[in-house]
Amino acid sequence: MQMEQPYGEVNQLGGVFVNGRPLPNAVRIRIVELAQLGIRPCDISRQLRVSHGCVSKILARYNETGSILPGAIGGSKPRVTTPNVVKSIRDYKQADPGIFAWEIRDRLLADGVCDKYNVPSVSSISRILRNKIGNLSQPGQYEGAKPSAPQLPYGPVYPYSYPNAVSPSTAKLGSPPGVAVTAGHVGLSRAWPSVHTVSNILGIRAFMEPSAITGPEGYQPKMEEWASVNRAPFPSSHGLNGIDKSPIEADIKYNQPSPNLTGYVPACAYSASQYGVTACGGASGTYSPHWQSQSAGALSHAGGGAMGQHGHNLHSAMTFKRPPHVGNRKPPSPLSPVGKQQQEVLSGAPGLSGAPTTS
DNA sequence: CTCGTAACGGTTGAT
DNA sequence: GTATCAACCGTTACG
Repeated sequence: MQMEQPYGEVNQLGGVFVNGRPLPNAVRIRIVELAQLGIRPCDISRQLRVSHGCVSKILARYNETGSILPGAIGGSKPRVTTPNVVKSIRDYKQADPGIFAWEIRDRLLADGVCDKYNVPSVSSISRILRNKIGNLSQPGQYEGAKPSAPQLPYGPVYPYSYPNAVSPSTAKLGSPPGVAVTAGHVGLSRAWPSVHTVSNILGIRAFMEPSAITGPEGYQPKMEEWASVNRAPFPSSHGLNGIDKSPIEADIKYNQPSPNLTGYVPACAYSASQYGVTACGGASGTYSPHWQSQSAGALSHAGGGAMGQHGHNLHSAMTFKRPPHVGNRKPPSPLSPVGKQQQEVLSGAPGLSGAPTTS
């Protein structure tokens, strides 16, 4: 726990990662972006130095849910036996003391108290009957138990209300973009410049974060939270994919045109820088103490600061972590049309490509 | 060579 | 305040 989660480890591809923790949001976004550009997962894996297993997983999830964000880590399950559910069970039991647990279960579904995703198991209902409703006469004192998530439909609907989320969140995560991207419509945008394209977001991020980031106290909302937050919208309300993606896709597409690509390059650059930093960091020591914030930091230099002073620093970082050894990273697929294209894309990112090729 | 997936060791957060 | 537990993480290795 004291895990300052310092440096993280290096995977077989030379990428830096923190075991047990999600990849930086920026990287996740990049994975999706690159995939959208038609770059193959294996190439994305190599370029970003993220295991193909991870790329596969992230893309699969994205295709499935439209979200690029990691799932909520830790904590207990939403807990289906909410006060409301317990109350209903009690009512059913009262109305019909001889009712079976499975019947209660059916009724919960029929009455819309629960849906198939959060309906308690028969055994749970039995337990509730036993433990909490042993004596019907006793009104449940159980009401107010769970303030949050009273009976969330799918779990995703977390009532989270970030108080001052805005600055902190943005600052801390450095990854909110993902949120914005995927769940722009949610409400999160509260502080967010609204949906905006990925690139924009990234760009924005670059600008915003620095300040925000620097400021934040230390605690971070954590990506997972965000995830949950933005996740909410997907499943239920709007069409997942359609809507979710649209923001992103649209953006990407928008960028797709070569020219645009360059435009969105900054994002790449920064993310790259982030990586570079982490990677190179080893040497420099800059590392990424907390990749999240760090990344933000990096990014801040890159984007926000226009890298002024840090420029050089960045450059060094930019080396894109091309490992010393690795002679020539497979000149990007010799031919695969895609390869070429992708290469451009990648290389498009200033900084990024530069280094690699050299080495 | 690619890519999906299980195993693995890890972190997190609610209970 | 500490332990458990169950969720997720990314990497690795296998197929």
